[in-house]
Amino acid sequence: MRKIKISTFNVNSLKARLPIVHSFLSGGGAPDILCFQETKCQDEDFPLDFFESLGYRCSYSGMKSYNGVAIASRERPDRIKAGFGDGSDIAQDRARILRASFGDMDVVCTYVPQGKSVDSPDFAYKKQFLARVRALFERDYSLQGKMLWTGDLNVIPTDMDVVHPENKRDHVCVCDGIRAALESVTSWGLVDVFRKHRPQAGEFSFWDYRVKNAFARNIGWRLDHLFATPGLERHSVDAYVVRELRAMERPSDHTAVTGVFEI
DNA sequence: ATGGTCGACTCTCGA
Repeated sequence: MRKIKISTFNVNSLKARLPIVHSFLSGGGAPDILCFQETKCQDEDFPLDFFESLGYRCSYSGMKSYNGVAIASRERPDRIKAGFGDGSDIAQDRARILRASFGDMDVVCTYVPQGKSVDSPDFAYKKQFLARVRALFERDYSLQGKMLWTGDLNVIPTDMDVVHPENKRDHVCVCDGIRAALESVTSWGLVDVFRKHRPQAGEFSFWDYRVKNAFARNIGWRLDHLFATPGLERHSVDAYVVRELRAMERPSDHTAVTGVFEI
């Protein structure tokens, strides 16, 4: 039996957040696997040496200015794939989904499109993206196996997951349509392992820069998730929000969320 | 409590 920590962190520019990532990966709570979203970093500029000096491997798939995903890990992954590989990948898909295999465990890191507004083409892309995630799971994974779907999913699963949901019924991360789209993925049989361990209200992973003192007042959103297959969920022993990263200098608007597994 | 900031990049867009 060994303890494995897996974290997800929307960094909102990896380069701007190197001091925070350094602190996270060199500290006591350092994860074994760290999934990044919004690296905003082209592959040719990726700071691979930074991770290697901290004892981590890193795989990445980015683009200029927007999006970008990466997976840092103490162990070398057996396989890495960017995009869905479903025959309809466009450039930004490859900067939004990155999958890694470590032995019999699989990690799927996604930066789900935000969607802009419910009447935007971006929102249609968001719903289609989630439908493709479901199809991918059915195609490449099994509920008996150990698979973690993590990342910035840009969906508030329930009214507990945001402050004043009643004011946000038309929001692209809150509306019934997007909750149904998330549910159509998780209904495959996935378990929210964060909620399994943290059932209480007030647990968030994002605080808007534009809301005055949002973090101090805990006016937040739970957008960053850990969904596990039953085959992995039975090994999950803890999950928590890493609030320290949001309290540092020049923080991302998100912070990391960590799941702990005994395998 | 998405007007109000932040980051990337040419100054405006995306979140």
